[in-house]
Amino acid sequence: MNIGDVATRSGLPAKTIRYYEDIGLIKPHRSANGYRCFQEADLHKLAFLGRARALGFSIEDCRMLMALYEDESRASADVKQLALEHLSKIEAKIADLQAMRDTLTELVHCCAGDSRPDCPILKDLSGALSPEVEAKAE
Amino acid sequence: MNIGDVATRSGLPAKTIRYYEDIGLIKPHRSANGYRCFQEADLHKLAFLGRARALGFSIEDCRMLMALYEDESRASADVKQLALEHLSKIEAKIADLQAMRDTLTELVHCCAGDSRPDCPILKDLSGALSPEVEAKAE
DNA sequence: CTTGACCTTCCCTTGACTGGAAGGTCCATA
DNA sequence: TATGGACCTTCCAGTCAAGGGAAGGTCAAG
Repeated sequence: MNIGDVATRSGLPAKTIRYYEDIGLIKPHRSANGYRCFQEADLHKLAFLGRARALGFSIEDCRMLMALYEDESRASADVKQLALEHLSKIEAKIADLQAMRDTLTELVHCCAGDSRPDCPILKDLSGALSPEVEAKAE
Repeated sequence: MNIGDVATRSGLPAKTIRYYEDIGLIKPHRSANGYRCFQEADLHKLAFLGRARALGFSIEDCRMLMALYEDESRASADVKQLALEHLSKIEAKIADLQAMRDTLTELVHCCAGDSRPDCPILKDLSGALSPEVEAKAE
């Protein structure tokens, strides 16, 4: 298979596949004309990577997950630990975003959104303590 | 004030403050020795930027928010629209992260995490349909 | 007079790609 | 056989919002 075929079948852009080769995640063979030449196993790896990335794992996590996947004497505990660490990062991000969302929602709620310049959003950003937002924060 | 003082007082690293000057968000004066020389107004701007960034606004959003803040004939509707667009991006991110979290939580739950190689997390990444995760997805 | 804390600019690195230029290859059609 | 278009290749630059560190200038205390 050429890169276009694996791109279609894996759902990953050709650019991304080349990048993954660049950083050593996959090692496709080359045809006589210099084109990359992918086996089914390469496609399988790419699909694996695509799913891991879609779950938010970093490239380095993916590298370790692939290594574990290919290590038949692995301990599932190692995989689970990777996943748990990743999970806690995700939960921290969610909490951060939710805090932003809550503050923003409240500020937006307080803003008239009309043609007048007076704006509690800007007032808050400029350092003024907004009574409504403060109250909600308690 | 020198950059160290505003860094301390604004809570932003000196590197970040120089960067903000670089991209035109602030324009501190210079002393005879070439040192940046910050007024209270610069400090106020930096604090504004710090708070806007903490709410997740992009640098370009911050630039617009600052412009609106300094425009006494602004319409609060413009500020509100910026905030609402940002809010919807945040909500989309939260939803993405929650979906990842839910899948990961389920996978982690299914994994024994012991010394054996068998692992539902890797099984899922490799493309197998996991009955438990599939069931939860319904 | 020296030490150490501060300041300056400059360039490189991050993560995970994406875009684009310049050029080679392959295949079908005229 | 020519040619056009769809592929493929490598390489370089850019994204976002800084952070790291080198090389060198400045300032104040002891």
